[in-house]
Formats: sequence, C-alpha cells, structure tokens
Amino acid sequence: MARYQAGIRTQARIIDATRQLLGEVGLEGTTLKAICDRAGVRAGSFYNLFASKDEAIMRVITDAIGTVDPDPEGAGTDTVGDLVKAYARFITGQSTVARIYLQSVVGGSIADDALAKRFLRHHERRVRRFAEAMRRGDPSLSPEAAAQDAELLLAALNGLAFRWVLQPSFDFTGHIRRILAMDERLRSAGELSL
Amino acid sequence: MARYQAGIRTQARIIDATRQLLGEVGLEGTTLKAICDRAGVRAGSFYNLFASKDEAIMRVITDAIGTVDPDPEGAGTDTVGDLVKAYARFITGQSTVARIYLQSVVGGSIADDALAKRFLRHHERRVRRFAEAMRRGDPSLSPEAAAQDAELLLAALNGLAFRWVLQPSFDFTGHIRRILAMDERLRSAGELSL
DNA sequence: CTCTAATTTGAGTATTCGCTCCAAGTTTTT
DNA sequence: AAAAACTTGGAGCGAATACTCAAATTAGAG
Repeated sequence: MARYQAGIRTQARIIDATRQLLGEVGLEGTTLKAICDRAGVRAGSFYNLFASKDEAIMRVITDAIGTVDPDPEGAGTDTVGDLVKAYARFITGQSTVARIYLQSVVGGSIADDALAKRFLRHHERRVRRFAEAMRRGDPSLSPEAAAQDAELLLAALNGLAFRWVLQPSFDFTGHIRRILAMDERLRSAGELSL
Repeated sequence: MARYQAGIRTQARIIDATRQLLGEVGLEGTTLKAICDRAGVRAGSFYNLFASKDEAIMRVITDAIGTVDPDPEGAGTDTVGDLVKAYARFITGQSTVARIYLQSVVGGSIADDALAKRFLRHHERRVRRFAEAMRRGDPSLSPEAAAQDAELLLAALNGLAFRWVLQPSFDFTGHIRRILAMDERLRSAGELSL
C-alpha cells in the first residue's frame, strides 16, 4: 500500500505503537484510537495504509513469531535441552507475544482462520524440531514416537507458560530447569522415552 | 437478590441462557441483549436480579468448575491414572467451559481478581490431589517433589487441552492414553519421578 | 517545475455496548 | 389486605467502537 517514504514511515510508527500497546494494555486495550494516538496519526491515515485494525495486530504477531524461531537455519545440531531453553527464552522474553499468542488461539476474537493456521504451522515446525533433536539423542526412537513425545513435551511447556500467565509469581524457569534435569537423567539412563 | 419464586425461576432461565450462549458463540458473542432475548426477559428484569452482566457469566463459570471437581469427597483412594482420566473427561465433556476457562485466564476481559483467584485455588486443589496420589504410588517421594511433579503433569494436561483448542482434530485422548501408559511404565520401573 | 498520485487531515457516521430509569401492572409472601 | 418483590415495555444515556470520506496537503517522478 505504502509507496512514498512518508507512508512507509507512518506504517512503521503504527506497527510500533500497536506492538507497544499490545504489551502494555493487552489485546482488548489496543483500540484503534489508542493506536492512532500513540502513532500520532488520524484514523484516516491509518485506513489509508491498513485495511483494518486486525491487519496491524496480525502483522505484529506474525512478525514476533517469525523472529523467535530458534535456529532458523535448521542447522540440525540442537539438543532437546537447547530447544527447551530457546522456548523458555521465548516465553520469558516475549511474554507479551506469548500471552497474545495464547489469547488468540483460545479467544477467537482475532482468530480468523489465516492466523490460526499460521499458529498451527508454527507449532508443527516446532514439533518437528523437537522430534529431530530427540532422535539425534536416541536414534532407536521411531519418527512417530519421537513426534508424539515432542508433542507431549511441548504441551508441558505450553502448559507451564499458561500457568505462568495465570499466576505471574509462578516459578516458570524453575520448572523449566526441572524438565531439563529430567531430560538429562533420562538420557543417561537411556531407554525411557521423554 | 431473588426472594420470590418468580425471581428464582427467572434467575435460572438467565443462567441457562448465558451458559448456552457461552457455548455457542463464546465470550464475545454473549451480549446482554443476547442473554435477555434467549431468556425471554427485559433488561430491566435482568438488572433487578443481577448486578452486572459479568456476574451472570461468573456464576456460569464457577458453577461449571465446581461440578467438575473430581472426587469431591476427597476420599483419597484415587490413583494418578484416575485423576488424569477425570481431567480428560472434564476437557472432552465440558469443552465449552474448558475453553472459557482458558480464555478467562489468558484474556483478562472478565478476569477480575476474584475470578483469577478462584481459578488459582481450583488449580492448586488439583495439584494437591495429584501430588497425594503420586505419593500414594511412591511413598518415598517427598511432598515437595510430588507437588512439583504434579505441577508438571498438570501443565502437560493443560497444554494438551490448549493444543486441542488450537486444532480440534488433534488426538487429545490418544495423548492422554500415552500419558497413562507412561505413568504405568514408570510405576513398574520404580524410581524415576513422573 | 509541474502534475499526478500518495498521504494526511478533521470531522464525521453508524452501530453496539452495558446499563438506567420509570410508570404501570402482576405475582408472591406476610 | 398490605407490603414487598417482580416483570414489562419502552425510552434513552453516555461511552466506546471500527470505520468512512471529501478536501487539503505533500511528495516524488518526469
């Protein structure tokens, strides 16, 4: 949409404002007026550059999801522990986006199908990474079993993130460490999956 | 508020309508008008019996949470497997409430502190149940370790529920069975926690 | 420099929301 | 029979929402 420098800069200001607001006041506080006020722009300008409010919000979310992809090159040398740590960093570092992510999935307020599918693809990519790392750690693991174990481990991680949203004082990183220690123990013990 | 039969019946109709709507159109579709239309009541009557729309919604949620409490007597003979099964039944049977539950925790739209605290208490009670069952299965487990393991197991269960909301075709019960099998294996193997 | 198109403005619109108030009538309890 | 609770029907408030549009301004390609 934007072709001139002015438009491009304005777009960037709007995205920045949207990102800030999502972090500060959440999804429901991020109104059009709030975005425009913070970006220093009238509603007319906004709609000259964006088709809808949701478009701006989706841009923020998808941008954030894209940037937190661990090991985007997929070098294939990560251990399960590395991936768990990367996940924990995502949650604690980008707690805003994490919350929005949970919120969008569960709420359905923004969740048009496109976004839901995107989240799903993101999740599946992550499952694949985890499964590959698991098989590197234990080559005897079948691809199917690894995928299921990965799904389960990620469920636990998401559940801990959820728990953290429910109670910010919850010791999220402590439980992550616990998972890491368990992974360590299991690997040295061999056999038992997950 | 309601003291006469008429008021009590109307209250029940309103609660029913609210519950149905939450299931059919979600939190954001459950407007005052929708509730009143379905209950066959004018707004004036509604506010004669409820202080606010949120009060009605909170009643539905807290009622639902109360009814799904497994083993309300707390007989103390459940195994971890029983509790996992009970949880799975809660999710698959009361998926509406489960979704609202996740939504309320994560969304903050209804989440006044009272409701958040209630959810937290509910979760903590569940953690306690799980931890007790774990210690019955393995008396050598310290209370602290059991509590942490319970927290982790519940995180995994919540994560699976979340995953199911994200993709309704997800094999939720299959993964639950997987957890049950894992629990079985670990118990026969002794030692390793969770 | 000029002309076109992108951009911005400022003042809207239309709708929905939760909620209030009231007068009049009905039902239930005391 | 009196009092209290309840319902109706409606009008309407104030605030918020996402969004629109004509006109003015500005940027940039030629």
